Amino acid sequence: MTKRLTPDIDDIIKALAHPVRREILGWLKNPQKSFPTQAHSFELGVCAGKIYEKADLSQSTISAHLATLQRAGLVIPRKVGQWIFYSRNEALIDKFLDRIKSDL
Amino acid sequence: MTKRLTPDIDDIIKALAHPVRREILGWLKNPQKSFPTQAHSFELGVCAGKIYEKADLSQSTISAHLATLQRAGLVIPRKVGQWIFYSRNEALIDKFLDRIKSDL
DNA sequence: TATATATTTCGATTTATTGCGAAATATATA
DNA sequence: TATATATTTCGCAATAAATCGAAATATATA
Repeated sequence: MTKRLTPDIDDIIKALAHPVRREILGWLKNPQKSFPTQAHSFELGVCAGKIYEKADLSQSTISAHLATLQRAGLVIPRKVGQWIFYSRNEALIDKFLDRIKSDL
Repeated sequence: MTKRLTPDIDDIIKALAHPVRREILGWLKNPQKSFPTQAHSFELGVCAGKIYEKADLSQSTISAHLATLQRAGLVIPRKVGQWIFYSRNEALIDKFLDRIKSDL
């Protein structure tokens, strides 16, 4: 049985087809290293503000990229108070890697 | 040492970020099954004409998709007389899969 | 309640991608 | 050489994606 992907592979590949979005995913692999100035715990991920501080793009542009990653299922948002923390969806990423390896 | 990719991963992912191009790569996995009407041997691959016969898009559109796949290095064109045969570049595809698995 | 902080949404502009038909190129054959 | 076949390139229109600043929303705190 082939692993189902929800959302589908097309959304995922399209989301990955932009260097900034891949870079964000890379940062989220190692939050404490990539975001040494975040005051919050890294339990829930990294908050959007820290991500756009680090990226050389406007707040609204990064917000749109994060929304694309989220729609693809690649990141998981968790809202705590006024912050939204983002973390990688490792389960989906693993499924995607298995899937592309057998499909491509 | 990380495997180098020429051309780079950005070109490859962008090329994969279109369903028609992924479909073509899929067809090329199994040429004799996907293109039962090709008169030529499959040694060198599948000729462009057979590909756009199978796809529901114009000749020039498929030509552009094949050019994108070729720029990304995912397919190898071989010209024989008036035909151009396309086959998968398995070596690059394997390198790409290794690379995305360790990078993503 | 007013103000500050965090983030998204909106509206507009720019740039990139997709797609088509027609013309051009290259090769083969009558 | 003329004609047929295979494929690409060109020019253009349509759609999608990226980007920004400003406005809106949501939460927290004085």
